[in-house]
Amino acid sequence: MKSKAKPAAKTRIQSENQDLILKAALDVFSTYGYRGATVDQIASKCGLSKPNLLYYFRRKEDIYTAVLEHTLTEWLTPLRMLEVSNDPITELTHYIVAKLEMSQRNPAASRLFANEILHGAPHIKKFLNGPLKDLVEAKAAVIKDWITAGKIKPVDPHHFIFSIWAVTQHYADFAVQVEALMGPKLDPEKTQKAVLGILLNGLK
Amino acid sequence: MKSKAKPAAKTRIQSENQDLILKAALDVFSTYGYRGATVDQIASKCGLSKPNLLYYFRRKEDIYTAVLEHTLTEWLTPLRMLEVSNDPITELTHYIVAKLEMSQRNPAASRLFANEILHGAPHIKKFLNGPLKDLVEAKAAVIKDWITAGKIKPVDPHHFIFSIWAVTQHYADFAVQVEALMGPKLDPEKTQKAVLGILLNGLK
DNA sequence: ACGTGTCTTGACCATTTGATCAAGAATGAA
DNA sequence: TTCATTCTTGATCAAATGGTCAAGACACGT
Repeated sequence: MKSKAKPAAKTRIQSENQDLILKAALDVFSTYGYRGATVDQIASKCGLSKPNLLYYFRRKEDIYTAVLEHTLTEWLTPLRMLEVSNDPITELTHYIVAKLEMSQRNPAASRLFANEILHGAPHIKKFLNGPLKDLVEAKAAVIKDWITAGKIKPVDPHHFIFSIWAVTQHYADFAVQVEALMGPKLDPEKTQKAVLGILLNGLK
Repeated sequence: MKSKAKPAAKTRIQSENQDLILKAALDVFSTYGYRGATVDQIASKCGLSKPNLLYYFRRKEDIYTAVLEHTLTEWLTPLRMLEVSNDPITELTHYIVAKLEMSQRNPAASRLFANEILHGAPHIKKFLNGPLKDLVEAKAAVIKDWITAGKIKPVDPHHFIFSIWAVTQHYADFAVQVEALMGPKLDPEKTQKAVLGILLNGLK
């Protein structure tokens, strides 16, 4: 008998399959929502049988929270990179571009969060009130510093951050609508330039 | 036998109950999404039995599309009011304020649409490609006129409209997040002032 | 009060779906 | 190879849920 007590070390097969599952689950949950997604869908999407999937995650909700947490870190990365600097516009431009590119590269993640928050954020309330709030406060302080230093025109830092989120995520969350109204032509570079102008021109 | 052939005139009880149902359904669908909502929930929320509710709307989907269409008109009203005028900033201010107030007064409607579009807009594709597209084109033309007349600085009209939608609806769709980060204090007037500044200062 | 058509509901059905389990197959360290 | 552990799955269950139906309650014009 192995004396593996606590850590429950991962087998090769374990990590491979959990990875498969999380990828498929992100797809399915982001498309159909938590209630709309079925374990069968996820299972067949990653080529596992349903009981096998439930061998790795005992409950549907476990899969969901795993996907959610797995994506949270990545989600915050761009905001973390916002630092005090001599050129706020450059700094904010980087942030907005990063956010926008993330929305375009991984819209499923954006929709997963949108859906979660839209329905009251039952699984990530703690995240919102804890880590996210701390991070936002820190970054709001950075923006406030820029304002008091006279480097940008006055804005409410919190509402400005919300606006950046709203606009950038809009292109992932409402992609269907954007495509319906702009046609599939939608040039990412044009979008980027337009969004940067709209959000930043008021600060100059 | 009454010779009522086509119009299927509405009884008093009919219109009363349909109204009850639509109100309750908006609440339930916007909170839990289409798949997450149950007919039982809607029925008990408006004090009707499930079979009775299904007497007025034979399928769950019928209730959903009814609520959706019932809200579409109201949803477009603010955008329709955007007219050419000598003072674009005033005009846009009115629009943004109207949008923002609608988000605050009827967040359920906003969330209903957000959820529908988030999941691919299966029920309102025609609306997006038809009436909405026409309206957006018309209003984009208005904004373009302002620009060529030199009354506001250049912006991509479509992306600007998207940004207005994104930011204003954010306060309804992501209310949980906003509250978590700002506390329940959130002053609507401050929000309004901040949003107006962020969206319009760049045009002046 | 009468009677027709409208409204309401308890009981019931079929399907979907999350979850379980026992038994068998594959894996990998010795 | 051996064999304990890990992995896989067909069969199955219980609960939730959309929807039906026949029978009865009610509304309302006459």
